[in-house]
Amino acid sequence: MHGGSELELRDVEVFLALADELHFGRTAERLHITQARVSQVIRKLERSTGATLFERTTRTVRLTPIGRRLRDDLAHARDLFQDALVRANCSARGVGAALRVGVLGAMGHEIRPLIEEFKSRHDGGEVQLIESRLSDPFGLVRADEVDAQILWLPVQETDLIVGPVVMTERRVLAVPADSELAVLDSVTWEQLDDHLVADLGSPAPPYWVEALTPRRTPNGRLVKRGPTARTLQEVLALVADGKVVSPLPQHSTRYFPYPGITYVPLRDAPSTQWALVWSSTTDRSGVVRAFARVAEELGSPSA
Amino acid sequence: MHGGSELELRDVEVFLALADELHFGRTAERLHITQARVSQVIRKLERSTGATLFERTTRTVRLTPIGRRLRDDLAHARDLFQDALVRANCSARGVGAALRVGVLGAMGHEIRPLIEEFKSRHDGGEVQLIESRLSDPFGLVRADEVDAQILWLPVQETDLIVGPVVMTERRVLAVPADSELAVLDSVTWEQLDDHLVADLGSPAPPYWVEALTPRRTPNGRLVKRGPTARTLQEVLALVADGKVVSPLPQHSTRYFPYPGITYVPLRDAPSTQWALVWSSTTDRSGVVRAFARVAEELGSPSA
DNA sequence: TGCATTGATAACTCGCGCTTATCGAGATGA
DNA sequence: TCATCTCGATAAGCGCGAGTTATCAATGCA
Repeated sequence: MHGGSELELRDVEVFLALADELHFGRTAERLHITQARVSQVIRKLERSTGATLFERTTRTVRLTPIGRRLRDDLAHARDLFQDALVRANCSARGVGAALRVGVLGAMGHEIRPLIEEFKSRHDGGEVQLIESRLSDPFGLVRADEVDAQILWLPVQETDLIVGPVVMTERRVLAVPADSELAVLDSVTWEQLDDHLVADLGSPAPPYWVEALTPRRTPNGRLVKRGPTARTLQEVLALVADGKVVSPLPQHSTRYFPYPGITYVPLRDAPSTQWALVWSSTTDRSGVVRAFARVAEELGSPSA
Repeated sequence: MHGGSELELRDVEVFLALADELHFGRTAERLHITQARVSQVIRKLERSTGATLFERTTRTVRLTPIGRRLRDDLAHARDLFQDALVRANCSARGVGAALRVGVLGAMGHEIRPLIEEFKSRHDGGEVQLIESRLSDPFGLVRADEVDAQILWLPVQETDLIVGPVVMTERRVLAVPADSELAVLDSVTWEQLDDHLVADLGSPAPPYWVEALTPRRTPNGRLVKRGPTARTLQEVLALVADGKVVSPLPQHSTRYFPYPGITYVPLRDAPSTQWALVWSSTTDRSGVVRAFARVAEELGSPSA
């Protein structure tokens, strides 16, 4: 017998996240709360069910059979819950209420399976793709001109929520067709020596730009930045014009077979992860999360 | 775009209650919150879905089609949600974890259909009936010796939650077999004149005792109280002994065919409603609410 | 036209959700 | 076996949002 603190959805989210991560610290990080809070919520849940849901030592966290069952049950209930809200939202906004998703370049084509799946699951759900500028990757979400945005990671903005990864792919280097690099089977960062890469201009934050085009080569040599390009088309124009070379996600090769451009695999570049990102203050978090959930279930195809 | 106040289960309960009552004031009363709060929660929900869920004037509240659909969806999700917790609770506590329900007299037999339905819906759910004293109707719940208690209404205790009505029935008057009242087809309160009724003793609160045995007749004459009886058996013994007469719920006639007692229908008594009641600070509100939900769906048979 | 009822809204307050700070238990390695 | 690191539990305190009180405007009814 004690104060009747009711269980809330927020608590369930914590439980489900922990059941997924099996790690208090990472769970906390993922939900943008503290590890202490995760601990408290789980304790509360175990109190109210009367069951031990996780076997935990300081080194391992494991679901008990009851915990596993509860995870399945609650995940299902939670899904229905969100679906109900999404349905209301869709019927309310009608046809003109497409989910507005910001994309860079051709990503809109790449995530077509995701969009199709979302539309088939949520009757009446529409998705509108809006291209955003490389130079201002967070502008559209922040201005509420899109409900969500697909961006390469990392994204470290306190006002943005980073959702599931929707695609993972290797990188290529776009080089002028007449460059000496164009004839190679593959290149390394080191070979960017003496070549300029396009600058994306503000307000794109440096850490984000450098995730695609590092400031230094593995050996520590500075990569020189050249003229500014605000969109992918501008980047491609500069490359075709022989002004710069530019690391790009691999899928670009399929969509932009520019005459003057050759794409060469970047051998030593880690693969690029594209994630769905949205504002923590969005009005339509229900629909956005539903979209995110579909993405999560589909997994992230490696293109 | 605004502060991302997430939707919580508490809010859904308010919505579902309002969808049921279609009246802000009554909804507030039922949930033990203020009418203002109901208004705020509904506004929040309508904001976050973007839909008008209720058509309302100051005189009428009506569900919109979207609201109706949302009610069905959310009610279903909410049920799954609670079921998940109940299941965890049942597996955790195992066989020795019966839901302990306090009853007065033979109510335990009367609600057998309810108990069967509960057991069939919640695998492993057991119900243990515990008889409580008429003289201390709230004692067992407060001492956490039962998880819930079945009592006649009204129950006005700030620390207790009044759940669904499980039965509605007429009243009879138990009279000694040799009383002049025993030969009548029915009696009225007025005819209690010159007869004593049993006193239930403390700590039973007067308002609750008087719901069964009013202090005054409709014409305003005082009903005299006689010797104290703490349990139903004691009441019956006093009646059989010719000491008192006693208004009782009708089902008593089926279970206590005492040789010395005759039951006469009470013509002008309003029917008695039996409701499930539990402590607002119970540890097992999940299971209790699940039981309450089954009761709600079965409705209250008029015996 | 007053009177009663009902839902909406503004302003305030206090409990609880969440934080920061710290601890003890294991694991790892020299 | 001692120093160090990681990880989860816990205590104490803070701040915001859930819920309150007070009041208003609209509507129905005599």
